[in-house]
Amino acid sequence: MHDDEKLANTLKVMGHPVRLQILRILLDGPSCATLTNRNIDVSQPNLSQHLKALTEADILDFCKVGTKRCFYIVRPDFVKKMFALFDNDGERITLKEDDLRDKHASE
Amino acid sequence: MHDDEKLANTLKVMGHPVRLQILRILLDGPSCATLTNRNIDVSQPNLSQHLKALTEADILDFCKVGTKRCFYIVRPDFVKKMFALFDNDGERITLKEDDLRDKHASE
DNA sequence: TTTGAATATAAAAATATTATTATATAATGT
DNA sequence: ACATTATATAATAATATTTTTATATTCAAA
Repeated sequence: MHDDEKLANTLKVMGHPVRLQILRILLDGPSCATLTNRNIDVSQPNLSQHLKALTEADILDFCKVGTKRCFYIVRPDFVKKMFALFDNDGERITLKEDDLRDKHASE
Repeated sequence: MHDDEKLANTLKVMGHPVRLQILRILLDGPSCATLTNRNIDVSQPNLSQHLKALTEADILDFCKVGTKRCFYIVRPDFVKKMFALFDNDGERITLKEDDLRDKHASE
């Protein structure tokens, strides 16, 4: 059984340039919000909202360290592989009408 | 150099339950819109719009066969691996304050 | 050359996401 | 207690996505 709702949500939440940037930063290891914010050009509240979205989607988690919140990727392997998948996204197919003649006949 | 804009867009377009369903169907091989529609509970125009979104994001392409349009996944390996990644999404990490003591000291 | 099937497109309505602004909270050091 | 730092939250405004409804296009077959 597939839970495509959840999968769709994960993809949707990852599918935002700022959130990808956050993930790339956190791939180097945990970091607090302020530190992350130094490397990303968004407002503090907006970063906080993106971190919340990623956390609610179960992509990030955090733990409190004094007044800071230290965010980290919950399944780093998963995120790493996701990026890797895009860096090398495989063979490309192009079909023409002729390639489908058999299939067409059967439908 | 990363093109996170494009990556984000691909993820965003894939991140919709109906579009994932379309992809799962097309993983079995090319199919025309009508045929696809029989397995998905959305209106014809809406399906057409989803197919357009996937095509514009360079995830699908199609070729005309008579009055039909036969859609197919442009990089099936990529899509296959994407689903596989979610089916087995790897080790899960949980950090506590103590785990970060060193890191914290250096920041 | 009209009809029907397969599909797209346009416009509108409904809904969701994103960014901004202003304010609040919580922990730490003084 | 008070100020400061790090952060969240709430409310709004701006924008984008999604679905619906109605109509148009295109090709093939009768």
